[in-house]
Amino acid sequence: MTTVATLEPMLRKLKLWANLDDSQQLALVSLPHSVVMVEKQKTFVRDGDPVKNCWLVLSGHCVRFKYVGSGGRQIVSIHMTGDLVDMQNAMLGIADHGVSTLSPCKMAKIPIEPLRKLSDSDPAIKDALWFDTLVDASIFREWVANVGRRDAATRVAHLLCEIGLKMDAIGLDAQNYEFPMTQDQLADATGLTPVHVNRVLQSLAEQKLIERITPRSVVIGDWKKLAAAGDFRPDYVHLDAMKLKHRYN
Amino acid sequence: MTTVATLEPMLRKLKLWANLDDSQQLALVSLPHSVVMVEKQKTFVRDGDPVKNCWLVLSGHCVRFKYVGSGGRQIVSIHMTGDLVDMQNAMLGIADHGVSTLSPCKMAKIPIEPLRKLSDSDPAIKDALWFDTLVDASIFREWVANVGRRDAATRVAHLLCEIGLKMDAIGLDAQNYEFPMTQDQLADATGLTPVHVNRVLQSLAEQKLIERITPRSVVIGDWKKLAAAGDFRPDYVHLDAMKLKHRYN
DNA sequence: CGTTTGGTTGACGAAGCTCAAAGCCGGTGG
DNA sequence: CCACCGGCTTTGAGCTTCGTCAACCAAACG
Repeated sequence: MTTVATLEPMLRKLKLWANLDDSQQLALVSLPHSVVMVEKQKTFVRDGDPVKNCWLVLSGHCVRFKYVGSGGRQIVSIHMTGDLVDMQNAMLGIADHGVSTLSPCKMAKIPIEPLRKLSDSDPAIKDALWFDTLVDASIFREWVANVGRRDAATRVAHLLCEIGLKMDAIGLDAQNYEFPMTQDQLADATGLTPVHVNRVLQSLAEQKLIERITPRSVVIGDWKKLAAAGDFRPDYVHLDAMKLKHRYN
Repeated sequence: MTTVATLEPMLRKLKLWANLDDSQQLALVSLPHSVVMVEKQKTFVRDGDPVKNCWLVLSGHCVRFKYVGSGGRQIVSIHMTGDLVDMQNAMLGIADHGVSTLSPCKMAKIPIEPLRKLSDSDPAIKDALWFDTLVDASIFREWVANVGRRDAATRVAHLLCEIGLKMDAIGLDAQNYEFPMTQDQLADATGLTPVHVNRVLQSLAEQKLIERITPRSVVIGDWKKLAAAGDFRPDYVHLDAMKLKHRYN
């Protein structure tokens, strides 16, 4: 292969979860695909759409969400470099939720059929993909608990921790990051209103758990304290990022 | 086989989702297992436990749940006959949530290793199991939206619809059922307090959406109205129970 | 029968929502 | 280079939904 392995970011998590040898890794990154730039705040998969592709985030941040009857929007997960979004939709054949970008995103669009064939032909690859969806499910469970049983401040702190952990896992600076979400979006992810999110962020800053140089930047002052305030225990993310654990425990 | 196929209830959903021929079905119901009676309100899998078994509900109702730091409990899913609970825990190797019975349950305890081997040896079986976990994930997403973005009455109505649909799918009378949950448990599933659940149930009864002959029995007066009140669209359960759809659409 | 478990009620309080206005900042076009 | 515009954030006042606390009740159970 002379081409750069565009799909390489996909391997990071899959390798964590299954033993993939070189040829298996090569098969994965050699999947047919096209690269698409998607502008910020753009919905590119809609609830009800038939699904023919699986999307891999190459850069930027995107979210999955559902609308409820009253018009409210609930973000159900947040994704960044290396995440396969929409494999769930893809395997089920029809989208039961939407996918939007937060920031401008570079996405790889992988047709589902070759992916399916590859996973059918190689049990280890199928295991890796299955595992990926299992971890997604684990994160959903935590989110149900987060929006169902934690108060506003804890909820927001928990989300900040999860985002920080994921950013760290892909090598971004988790201590001092330009925050990818507006307060509107934070509200949709936590089941709160934007106004209340605003007040919660101020309160977290007053407690020195985060610093806010600009409205959108988040500097995590003290990981342990923020994790404690957010009732955050990182196990459910199943990253086994040992180097991170000391921050929380 | 002279023995009764104890594990048969497992096949109902798996057959919906993958083409399993007779030999594959036989292989599944022939998995080694033991049958265990579990008394009501008993936690038999705990967060943090190493997982060596996968549990199949043969009769009764059980739930998966998580505790949060403040002591609150959040139920994240409800299960009944034919549901494989804990396969997610099992595949990930360590429980990230607990499992409890609501009513007295007859459970089949299936050691994970033979199940893993079977699914490794037969791609169609692995697909069926994968699909089962994908549908679980779809239901989790809906729950995130439910507790995050719906008001108390809508939330409770939505849950009643989901339970009714699932009961119907296994051949129980969904119109008139002895309700499997206490108001405490309903509260833990909807992210509300038991007191408020009580008032919501009364209000639903006043609106003639449900009838309450005894505190625990629920008669659904008008499916379409309850589904409308609960913002319930059954697609996310992925049962393809066509015969049920007319009730909601 | 007492005891337990779950359901019901009322009074009160608080977390979070609504609505509306104003401020801030970066981008754009004159 | 400046004025304007749109998207996002911030603030305040008032209000609603839901939670808390505490008592009482009813059926089930041993």
